[in-house]
This record gives sequence, C-alpha cells and structure tokens, in this order.
Amino acid sequence: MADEGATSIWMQPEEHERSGPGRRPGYTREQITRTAVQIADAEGVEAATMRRIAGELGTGAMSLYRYVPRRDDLFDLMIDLAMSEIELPDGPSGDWRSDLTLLARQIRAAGLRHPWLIALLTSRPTLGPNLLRVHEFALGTFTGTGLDIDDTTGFVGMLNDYVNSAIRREIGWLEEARRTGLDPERWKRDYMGPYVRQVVETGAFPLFNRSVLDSRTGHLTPEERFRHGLDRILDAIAALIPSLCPR
Amino acid sequence: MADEGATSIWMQPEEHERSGPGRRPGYTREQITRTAVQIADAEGVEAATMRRIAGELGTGAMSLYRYVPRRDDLFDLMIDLAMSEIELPDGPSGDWRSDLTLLARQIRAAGLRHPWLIALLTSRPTLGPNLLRVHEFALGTFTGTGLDIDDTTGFVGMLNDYVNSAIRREIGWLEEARRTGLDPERWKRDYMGPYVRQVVETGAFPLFNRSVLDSRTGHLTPEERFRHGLDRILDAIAALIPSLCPR
DNA sequence: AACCATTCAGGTACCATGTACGCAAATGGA
DNA sequence: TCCATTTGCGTACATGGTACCTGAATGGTT
Repeated sequence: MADEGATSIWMQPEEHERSGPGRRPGYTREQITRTAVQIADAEGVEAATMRRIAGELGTGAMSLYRYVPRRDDLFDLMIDLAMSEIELPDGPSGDWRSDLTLLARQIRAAGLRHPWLIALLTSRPTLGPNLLRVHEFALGTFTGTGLDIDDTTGFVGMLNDYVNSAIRREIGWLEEARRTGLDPERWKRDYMGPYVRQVVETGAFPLFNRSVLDSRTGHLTPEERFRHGLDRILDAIAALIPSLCPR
Repeated sequence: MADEGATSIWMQPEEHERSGPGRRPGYTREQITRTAVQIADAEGVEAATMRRIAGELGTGAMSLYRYVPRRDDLFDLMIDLAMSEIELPDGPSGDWRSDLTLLARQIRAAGLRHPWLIALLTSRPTLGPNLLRVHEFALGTFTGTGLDIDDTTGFVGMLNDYVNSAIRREIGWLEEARRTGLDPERWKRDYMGPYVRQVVETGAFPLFNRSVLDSRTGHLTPEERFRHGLDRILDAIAALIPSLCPR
C-alpha cells in the first residue's frame, strides 16, 4: 500500500473476501470496534485500551494493529458505530419541527447509551459515513422552507450545539464521578457539593445563586428538561425563518 | 489536613505567608500554572506533562505535587487562569446585545490564544472563580428584560454553546493537524481533503455537498464568520424575549 | 504433492506518562 | 543548639501506545 497511514481511516476501508495466498484474518474491524464500545460503555473510554480490547477478544494487543492503524482511528470507528444506531425515516416528512425533535431524541438516546460519545465527537473533527447520514437528514428537514444552505447549516448547528451540551450536562457529573472512582452520591455530596455550597453562601454571585436555588426546571425529570430546552431552540429557529415569521 | 484530596481544588486554596517552622516553598501554584499554560499554548496540552513543566521550572516532577494534588486539578487551574484574562466592565451596561457581543469576542480571543481552552472547558465540569465571574456577568446582561432565571440561564447557555462550537470549528483542523504532526497545509490536502473530495464526488449527500461547495460564508474571514453566526444567535434570543417581541 | 510468496498472530521491548514513597535539606521556634 | 515541620526531588512502579520481529497459516503454482 502506498498510503502509509497518513490519511483518514475512511479512506482505508477494510477489504473483505481477498483472494490469493496468505493467512485469513481472524477478526474484523467491526468486531474490534464493537468490543471497544462495550468496554467504554461499561467502564469509560479510558478503560478501552488496546491491551484490554485484545484481551476481551482473547488475543494480543498487537493483533489489533492489523485492523486499525492507530488508537485514534479506533475512536473514529467507535463514534461511527454509535451513530449507526440512530434510526431515521428514509427522508424528511415535510414537518421540520417534528423531524428535528425525533432526531434530537435519537441522539440523546445514543449519547446516554454511550456516555463517551459526545466527548469524543466534540474532541476531534471526524466525518464518518453515519455522521454524514445523520447530518444529511438534519439538513434535509428544512427543504421547502426557502432557506439557503448557509442558514440551513446554521440552524442545524444550533440544534446540534444544544443537543450536545444538554447531553453533556445530563451525564457530566456522573461521568466525572465515575472517573474519580467515587460513586455519584458521594461525589455530589463530598466533592462538588461543598464547593457549590460555599460559593452560594459567600453570596458573591447572586445570579448564579438564583440559578441554583430558584430554578423551576430543576424539578423536572432529565427528559422533560431536555424537551423543554429543545422546544426553546426550535422556537428560536422558527422565529428566524423568514417564510414563517415575516418581519 | 483532614481532606485527602477527595474534594475540589477550589476548596484547597494555597496558603501564603505561613508562620512556623519548615522549609519555605520555592514555587507557586500560579507560577506552575502559568508555565503549564505557556507549554500548552505552544505545543498542545499533551506536551504539558508534569516532567516537562517541572523541567521548565528547573526542578523535578514530584515537586509539583506539593502545590497541585493531581494533574487534573492543574487543568482546572489552567482553565481558570485563561478565563482570568477575560476583561469585562464592572457591570452590565443595560444593552444586553452589545454586552454579550463584547463577552463573546473576549471568549473567542482567549480561545484562540489558548487553543486547548475550549476542549478542556467542555470536557470536565469545573467552576473556578473566574468562570463564575464571567458567567455572572453574562447572566447580568439580561437584568431589566423581565426574564426569569431559567430563561436567562437558557439564553446564556445558547450563547455559550455557539461561542464554544464556533471556536472549536475555527481551530479544530489546525489542532488536529498539529496533533498528528503534519503542518496544517499538508493535513488539509493529504489527510482530510481527499476524503471530503471523495465524499463530494460520490454525491451521496447532496445537501452536505452544497454546504461545502455553495457556501457564501465560506469566503468570509474567520472573524467575520464568527460575528455573523453570533448575530444570528443574538437575533434568536431577541426573538424569544417576550418584552421585545410580543406574540 | 511440494514449495513458496504472502498474510496474520502476537510476544517482546521501548519509551513516555502519572504518581506513591521515602529520605535529605532547609527553616524557624524553643 | 536542637528539633518538629515542611519542601525538594530522586527512585520506582504500573500502565499506556506501538515498533519490530519471528513463527504459523494459507492458497496458488509447479
């Protein structure tokens, strides 16, 4: 091969059904990726080391390098595998609001199933086939609204930003607790809790205090909170679509 | 000390001017943090290892642990130091739109000066004093608009999400190029470029293609692009403030 | 059937990292 | 002068990615 790994993993597809001499591969990229995802789901990405993945498959760490050039590329594959679980209709229904709501809930579900997903997704610029598929669906929901492509990508970006940060908020503390080894209850009570309480009691940041103490949405379930924020974003988008809100 | 590091770094302030026996500290938390920031600015966070920071200070790696409990805490300190550079007026001016514009530009400037900032900030839930200061200012810009605290935090979140993801977009490729060791030109041409071109030529994602090929904003400078997106977010917020846009 | 170029499996090894531990040096009060 | 206390930091260990190399498996060719 001429390309010495100095190219995107998506340019180096796995070759199935080779004909010719040589030992037959005993594993698959997908099998390796799936194993990595399982470990990361259960114990966090940092547990999905090459040795650990290989061990789970009953082989040695170096064997994985026959299928994946570098560990970072495995991250791209994991992201794409998680995105492949997002089920969407064949095409937009014509009602962008309900389509985007469906999409947002699917992404949230995937983000909760795979608590590492959003962190990886936002930490590296990757464009796997399934991310492209989802992105294309999102762009397509605005067909017929008269928006040009720049406004369309802008709105999709707004939605995406909201979904990502909402998911991050929802799992942020839990993940941090797991990473430090404390159980979530202890972490909230012993680690972050006392500090927040101290800040609140100082009274130096009155509006922050109100956002902690006087929040109405704080009593909602995570899903309700997500839906509420999502509706606000969709309201914002609706307000900016000229064909809907003449100004 | 009773607390065995199982508490936030902000709860363990550095003690200056101790009286009593014992050798005097030769370094400072701030000095160490500043060194770490310099290294990270120039060569990326992954270069700011304990050994490297210590080496830069002319000492041994383990000396740092007299000042910082864990490496992760050093990240929190770095974030806060970067946020401390954000200069804001003493209080909101009463014009939320211009205040938030000022704030967004300051954050963008800090994010470009410290390309690791946004990645760290969004990868861990941290609440350093300077982050609180900036957040409080943002919340305060809406005083007088009649918004309740939940709507206020929602809007500040929207702005924050935009600023973060815009900065990430702006430096994403550059950082990735640096991390892989290629210079930016080569990376865009040899690594990501060919793949995007291949995707475009396949024609499987027509709207994605238009977003790549037919973009008007693609010809703007990064700063103009940032401003344009920012104005759209502020438009969206304005459209949702009841006292401004009766519905 | 024998041979061989080709491909995979995976052990060993190297280097870098965070950090626990322990001891020597420095310090100021008694 | 002595000593409890605190800092400086070398040593050591566990864990990580991954380069390199040897041996085993495989299917076409002779």
